[in-house]
Amino acid sequence: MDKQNTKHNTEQQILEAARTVFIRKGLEGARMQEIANEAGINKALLHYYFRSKEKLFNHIFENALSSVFDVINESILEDGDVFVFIETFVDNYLTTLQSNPFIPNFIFNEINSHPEKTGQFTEKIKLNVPGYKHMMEKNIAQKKICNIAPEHLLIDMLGMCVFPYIGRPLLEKVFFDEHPAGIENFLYERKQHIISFLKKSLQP
Amino acid sequence: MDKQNTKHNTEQQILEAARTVFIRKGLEGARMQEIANEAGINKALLHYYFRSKEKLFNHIFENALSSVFDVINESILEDGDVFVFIETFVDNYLTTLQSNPFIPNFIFNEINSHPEKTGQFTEKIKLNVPGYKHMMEKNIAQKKICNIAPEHLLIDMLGMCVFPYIGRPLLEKVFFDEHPAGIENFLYERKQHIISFLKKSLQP
DNA sequence: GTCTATAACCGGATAGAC
DNA sequence: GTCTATCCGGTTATAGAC
Repeated sequence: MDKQNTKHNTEQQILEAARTVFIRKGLEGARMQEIANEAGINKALLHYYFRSKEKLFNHIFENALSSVFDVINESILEDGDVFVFIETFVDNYLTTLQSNPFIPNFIFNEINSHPEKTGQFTEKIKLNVPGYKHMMEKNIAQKKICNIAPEHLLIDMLGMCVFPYIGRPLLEKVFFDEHPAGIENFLYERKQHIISFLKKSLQP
Repeated sequence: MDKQNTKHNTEQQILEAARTVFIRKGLEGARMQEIANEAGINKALLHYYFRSKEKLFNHIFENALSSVFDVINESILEDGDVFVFIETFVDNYLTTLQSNPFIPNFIFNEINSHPEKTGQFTEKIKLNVPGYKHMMEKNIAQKKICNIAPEHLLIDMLGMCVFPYIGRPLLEKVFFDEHPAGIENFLYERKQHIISFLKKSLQP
């Protein structure tokens, strides 16, 4: 039991360390040494727990991928109001992004620079499309919102949420170079902005 | 003159090859060998023309960075109509993205995974902020559009344009898995969608 | 399970012939 | 200018002691 606890702890420490390093540097940019340092252990132990760099990476990546879809899926209510969906999603997702600002870039970079590996992760790419479309169709039929392709709305929403985080260094330089604190306020405002922006453009 | 032509040609070939490889794989993911193959030459020649991998990379990166801001800046008309700005920008930028779909991810990944190098490129990060803000303020004062922070609108617009490209593999898998051709149509529709979506949300 | 030491490999960079 | 051959450093991965 001592052994199991130790094992469990070390494994967990490795995963956390790997997470921070991989998410920040990507598969190619990350160094096993850096992960070992971050976890307070040595390189050899990384290989003892996870055979290779790539295997370790896959754990982190799969997990990051699932978590995104979880946030979306949890916000979908098949028979619910679109506005409730938008509010809960934007609220939850932007909160997640505040504490994990680099995950989107991590995911996008990996899927774009190693497209051949996408097939390996298909089972983690699970959006409740029927539920989402059903909700949209119902709201449109009820004239709660205007007629819009569900795909477009989701992409709009995701794009508006994610962009300030993946483009943050540019955003800072362009708009907040002499008020470095300004960006915090901008990001804070964003939640309300996105919600009211979407509401307005969805008017019937 | 023969020599100069040759030189110019080879240099150009290298830059083109480097562009395709770096944009797709990033600084760390790219291999000098792959660039050489792509250019139809050998590794040594790459170093002859550009001392190092990093120097070669910087050429490509600076160029990609400038080109984005050029498209935005060229669309800004200090005394013009916001809707004209939106239409010309979205039209031009989405057209650019069609032929260069990986540039956004390339830029975002680099600025996020090598933040320390951002200072090196500050002079390429040049948005005509005064002109843009002036245009916005004027349009708001004239009640052409509702009161909105200029920063938010720009981010909204960029996010909506860029997201389908950086997230394309996921988008394909989620929505167009059994209609692979569907995504082309979706991307085509997007131009009009974004424009009308923005117009509606900007109503006074 | 955890460590140190080292093997094996890969990739950027250089030397030197042509 | 362009090539082939090679060096050299860094990084993943393994061997083997504890």
